[in-house]
Amino acid sequence: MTAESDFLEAYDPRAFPATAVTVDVVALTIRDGRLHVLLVERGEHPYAGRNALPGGFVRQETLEEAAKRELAEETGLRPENLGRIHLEQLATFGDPDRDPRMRVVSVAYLAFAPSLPDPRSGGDASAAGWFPVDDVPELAFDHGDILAAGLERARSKLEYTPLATAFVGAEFTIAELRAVYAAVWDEELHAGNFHRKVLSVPGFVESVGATTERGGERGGPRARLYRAGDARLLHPALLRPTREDDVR
Amino acid sequence: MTAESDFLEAYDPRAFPATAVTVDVVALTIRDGRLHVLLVERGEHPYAGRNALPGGFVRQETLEEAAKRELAEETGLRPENLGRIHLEQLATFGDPDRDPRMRVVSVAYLAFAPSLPDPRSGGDASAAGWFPVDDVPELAFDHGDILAAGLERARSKLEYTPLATAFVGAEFTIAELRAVYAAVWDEELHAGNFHRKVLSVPGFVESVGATTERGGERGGPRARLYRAGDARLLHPALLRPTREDDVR
DNA sequence: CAAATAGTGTCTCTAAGACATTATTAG
DNA sequence: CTAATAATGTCTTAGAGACACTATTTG
Repeated sequence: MTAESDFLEAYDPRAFPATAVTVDVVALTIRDGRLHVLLVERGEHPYAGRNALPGGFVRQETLEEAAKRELAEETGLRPENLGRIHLEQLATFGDPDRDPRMRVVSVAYLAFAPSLPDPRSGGDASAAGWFPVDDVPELAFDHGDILAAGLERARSKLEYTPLATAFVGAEFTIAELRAVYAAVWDEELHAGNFHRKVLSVPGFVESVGATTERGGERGGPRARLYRAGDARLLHPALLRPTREDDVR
Repeated sequence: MTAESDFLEAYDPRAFPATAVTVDVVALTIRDGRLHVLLVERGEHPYAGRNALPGGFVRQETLEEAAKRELAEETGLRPENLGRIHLEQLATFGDPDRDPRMRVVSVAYLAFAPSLPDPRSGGDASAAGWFPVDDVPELAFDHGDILAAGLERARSKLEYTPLATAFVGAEFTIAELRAVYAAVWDEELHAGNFHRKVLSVPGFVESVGATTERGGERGGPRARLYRAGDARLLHPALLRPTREDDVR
């Protein structure tokens, strides 16, 4: 069977049952040194009362525009203020029975955001909130699988891209960047080695030429400020400490 | 708008135009030392006569099953013989105007296969064939973008996974493995260093304990035979020679 | 003052890559 | 025999990580 004949069959609405296409967003941020994910509470069946990833039906728009729109609606941000948020396609989930009502194919997106206010304040997100990723309740549909895929992607992306900078403000200290890695990888990192390594990767960060106004809360010198550099990939990469078990 | 209300709107067939979901497969193999991709020729409009990636409508099956089915139909292989072929989801392409007839969201898959016979012999693939990836005609729809994404994924995956073994037979020599890397990366690799490196990565390959029957066609000793090891990730990775331009 | 932290220095070990060398085969 | 190639050895350099140390700041 060729792609062409398949398309022709698709023109007959009875040839195949209706398929819905949705986007779901795994939006990650860091609060109080812990990695959090944005969840909404479902009001209606199925899975009424369960938490779920924000998402919805795709309209006359690109898939990425749909993801941006859903993210803006749930965070209360205006779409034009999503500029500093990193958004990338994650994977597509389409098992025939993942939604009990009908065939729903969901294109999942992954977002990295700097610390954002609680979403309850604005918009129609009646019951949305940030949850620590290691303390997430059971999710609706296969959203647990989608979240797991998003977390693995995020952990991996910090290794070879400068996307850790998407979790902090426009100007940041090396220690703040280290806290991002520590939260996403759930690993403590050696401060001195991390510092030297970040500065040695071309284009990862560039100096602002200023320091923080004050030292640390419990003492210590003022830290130099940096902004994101122009590298899109890290060479050499910042590899996470390898657990040999992960390899096999 | 919540996911729930979106779903309810989806129940009204006039609320949104119909959306078709297809799979397209970027199937790669190596023939005569060059990387090839499987293409079919379209018989009907639009893009009649153009080459395209094999693909088709998703039925009552998982997305991966749909990709396997399409791949089996076009290669002439029985689905149960697809065992040694690596198949993974690549990305989803859903721009509203990517198909002029209707909204079509396509989930692309990436396949790595050992050298296969020409597909013309069996099945209904009237005009399917393997094309060198650096000499591909203009493709239908956005299949050129999909192919580019597949090639980039393939090049990257050879670095940190043992998937190069999916391109060769069950037993292979280090030189055959090196030819895979050379074809996919389009780079000549130093034979001696490559040899030592492959053997030094735990679980990449394991010795069969035998050698080839004959030496090379133009002389040289018999080569030891290996099979794929049990590693799922390569530590350390085999990084491709970095072009600094790729980084920015 | 003590405690904490930014940033740097030093050392060891692993790995990448350039290159040489030996052994084995085809023709 | 010569040419080709599998497999190994050697050397240099880059980078990861353990650890020590200095300087600066808070309270």
